[in-house]
Amino acid sequence: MMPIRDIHGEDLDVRAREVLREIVLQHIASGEPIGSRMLSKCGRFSLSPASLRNVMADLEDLGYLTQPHTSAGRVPTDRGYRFFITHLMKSRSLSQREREVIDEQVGHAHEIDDILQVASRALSALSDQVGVVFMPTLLQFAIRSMDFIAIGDRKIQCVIVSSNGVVVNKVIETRFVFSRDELDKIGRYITTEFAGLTLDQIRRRLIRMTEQERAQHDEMLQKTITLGIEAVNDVVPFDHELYVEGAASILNKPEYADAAALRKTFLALQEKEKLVEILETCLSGEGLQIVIGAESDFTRMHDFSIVARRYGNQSTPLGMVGIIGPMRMEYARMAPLVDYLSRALGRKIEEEHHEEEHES
Amino acid sequence: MMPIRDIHGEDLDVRAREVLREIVLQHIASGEPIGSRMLSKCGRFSLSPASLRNVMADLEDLGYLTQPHTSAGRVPTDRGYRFFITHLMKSRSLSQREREVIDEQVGHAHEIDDILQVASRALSALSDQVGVVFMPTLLQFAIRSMDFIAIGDRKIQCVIVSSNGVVVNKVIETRFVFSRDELDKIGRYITTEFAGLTLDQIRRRLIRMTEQERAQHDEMLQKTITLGIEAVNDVVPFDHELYVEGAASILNKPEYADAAALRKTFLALQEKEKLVEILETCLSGEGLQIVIGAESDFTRMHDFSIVARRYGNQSTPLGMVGIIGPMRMEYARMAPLVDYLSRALGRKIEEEHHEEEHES
DNA sequence: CCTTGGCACTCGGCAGTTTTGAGTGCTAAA
DNA sequence: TTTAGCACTCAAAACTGCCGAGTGCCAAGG
Repeated sequence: MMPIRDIHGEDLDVRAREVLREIVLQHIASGEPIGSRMLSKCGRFSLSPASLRNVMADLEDLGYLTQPHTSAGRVPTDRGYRFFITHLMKSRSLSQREREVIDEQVGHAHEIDDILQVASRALSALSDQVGVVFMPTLLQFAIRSMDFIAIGDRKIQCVIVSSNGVVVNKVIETRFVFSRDELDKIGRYITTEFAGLTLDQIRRRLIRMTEQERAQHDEMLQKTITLGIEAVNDVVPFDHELYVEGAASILNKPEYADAAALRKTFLALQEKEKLVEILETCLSGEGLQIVIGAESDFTRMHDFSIVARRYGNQSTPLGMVGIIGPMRMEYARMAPLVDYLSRALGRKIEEEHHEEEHES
Repeated sequence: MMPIRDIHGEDLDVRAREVLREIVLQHIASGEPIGSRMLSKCGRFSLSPASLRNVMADLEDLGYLTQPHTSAGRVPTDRGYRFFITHLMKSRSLSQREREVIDEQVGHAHEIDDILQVASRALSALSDQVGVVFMPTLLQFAIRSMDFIAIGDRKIQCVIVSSNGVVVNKVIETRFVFSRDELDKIGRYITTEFAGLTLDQIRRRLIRMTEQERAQHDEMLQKTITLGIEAVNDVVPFDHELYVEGAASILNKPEYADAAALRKTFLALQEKEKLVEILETCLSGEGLQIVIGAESDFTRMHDFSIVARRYGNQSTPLGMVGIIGPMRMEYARMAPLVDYLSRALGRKIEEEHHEEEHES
């Protein structure tokens, strides 16, 4: 046999590839470890169990397979899955029904919150995994309007609408008391003056204006600046809203049969910050992102995999949509699912956005 | 032995009471069925197992105890718990630490959403059960202000502030396009005209005004009415916000060791409508409400118990706060916990509310 | 040189049996 | 009225043997 190097895992024997492929597929389907005998009997190879054992032993040496205990079959490692996904997998295309469900569900919603919520639900339902949809910080988007409403004497709710239609409500407490007229004026001023800029740009301008104001001693201007800065600050932690749907679905999975593993996984899902973190790292990547088990700290901790994709167009990435599930999942089905949904989502949001633009 | 009648469960033998009490306590502590031998050995009775057996047999006949299977010890029935709670339980007063946690947590939050969220978290953490905080519909409360903000061309966000400081944001779609000036005017009009009324009253007035408008053909008035009605309609389903926290805690409980029971319970918690329903029935009651297992349909379904209490003062009940847990829970600790938290919550909200009133 | 059959060995899971222990009810004696 | 004793029940734990799937290694065969 040709020596097997493992630089980039690129050059496995053709036969070894086929074997690995088959093992992964069978293991995904059954959840059980796969043995040589079973593999031989499945008919795709005209090899005896003994020969397959040799191949499997090699694959194990290379770290693509492992056995849970001696005298059990082999299961893929995360490395095995990774190789499978990048080189061996043929994505199943979506069924008519799946496409319909997505289109219909997403089509019915209009508010952006609803859209994302519905999307995560649909994703969860179709994948029978945990569906996640994530909208990243507003910081990078242009602002269309800002308004201020008194909801208490020193409490003001600021409503920020971004150019992509996202609405953020933020409550701020102020030192001054603002009258309704003042708030209205300030809102108009900021909106007309700063529409089209990002929050960050707005903040910088406001800060620059501070000096200007000192010279003029314009009380109104001062109030505007204070309020504006207050409103623009710290929008970050609030609005990376994360929609997690279908957590109960993991209760079905055989790999979470015992309560301990289940508990661990559940707690992991509670840690939204962590989820956001890992999704954010995916956000930078183009196209479909798959993170398997030990490939990242968080997923290793909990034996997860994540299949995710950015949605929104290149110029304005809007967020991430993805699936969280056990390492053993039907990647061939999940991949096109996430892919399709992310595109549908991007299209939908753009559409809604456009509609508005048009009508005005 | 004196004959034991069971009218209102009021007249059990003193000894029988003591035995029941001990059984409930021990069972709560251990989760295991309690046998005569164990009971005799615990030292609180100078009776032999045989005598205790007699007492226990009686208690079983009366429906306070039951045995999971012959030759196991006895377990309290829901009726047994009920008797325990109403007649036998000595509430443990809260520890210093518990009080501190509650005060501090609740003290730090200011927005009403935060307060409720934090409260349910604290409750869950301290009780190690599922903590629930529920804010009922706004319908019954007076409105302080209503404002309208354009967030799209035919999308308007309506911000309703009630007199108790609750803020509701509602997005409505309209047939007309409203200008900023119009929205501002309408907001002012409605606020000045209708402040102090409940949503229901406002709706009725608006409807009455429809006729008036017909006569006058005042376009502005017409717009105001349409928008107003739209805003006031269907606030109901949105804002009985329910904060459920600590669902993961049930994963620890031995009674949910097997995955099936666990799954059932989890799904039950998903059914927020049902939860709301049962909490609403508790809402009518004064003081601490405890619902045990079979005492209501929903709890029977899932072998829950609920310990809940209304918060807010008599004149303006604000909502419910409570704990959901297995029938076997430390009622003696949960009761004062819920009690204290509900009071803290009521006080806090009133305070925040007052503060505002004061400053104006 | 690769493939294959054979062989010895390992180990988890299953079924059946036994043992143990906690608990009960009943009865008769104190 | 209490208690000790006895016979009985039953679930859970422990022990048993056994089967089967799987492995590694070796030596024979194409």
